[in-house]
Amino acid sequence: MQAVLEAISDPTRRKILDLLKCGEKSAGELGDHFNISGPSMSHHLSKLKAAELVVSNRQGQSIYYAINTSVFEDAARFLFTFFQGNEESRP
Amino acid sequence: MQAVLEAISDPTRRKILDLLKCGEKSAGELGDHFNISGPSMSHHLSKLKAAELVVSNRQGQSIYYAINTSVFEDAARFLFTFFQGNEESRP
DNA sequence: TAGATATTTAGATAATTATCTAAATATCTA
DNA sequence: TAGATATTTAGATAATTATCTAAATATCTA
Repeated sequence: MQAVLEAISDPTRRKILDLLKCGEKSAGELGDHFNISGPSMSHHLSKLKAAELVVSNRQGQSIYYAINTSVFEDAARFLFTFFQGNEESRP
Repeated sequence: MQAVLEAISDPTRRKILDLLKCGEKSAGELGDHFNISGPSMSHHLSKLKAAELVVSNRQGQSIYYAINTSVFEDAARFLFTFFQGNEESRP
């Protein structure tokens, strides 16, 4: 879960995830939405992959990224529990 | 929201929040649960305060910290939306 | 008021991270 | 196979951050 929380603490990576919510995209297509170099894009994608928030598969010259639904849902559950587990907030 | 996400990406700060879920505690009481110096504790508390996840009030020599329920709930809502806003996950 | 206790601020340091350019790798097509 | 395209890896750099010690501030009590 640590890797997931670090991954989503970066605005660029949150935007990448937002873009992937509409369906899978190649590294290049994702890069078009940002003002950063290819290697920087690759760095962010590898962080997301390390957190298992995304999966990748090569199609020809391109590598397509997609959201890893199950980890996404696990994260939602963890955070829901973390934030709702506050007794003070349920009088 | 950026400050909130950065705040909770650190394990020490998540544990501080966990401790505060059971009720307010002084900086010193919180510090007893960690193997870090007072100033380090103070640093983490100031990050949590900057994110408005906690509030503080002085009682005599001690400064007591408590969870800021409304921001906590806002964060829960944001993260829920962020992670559930994935069309692929709702077939 | 002097000394004790609790906490923060100041300033330094080491580790981490986001970024870049250059080079490497994988794949496609003429 | 040569050259083009897509992406990653290697290595450097600047910015950020978690940590520390020492000093400052706030409060209490004898």
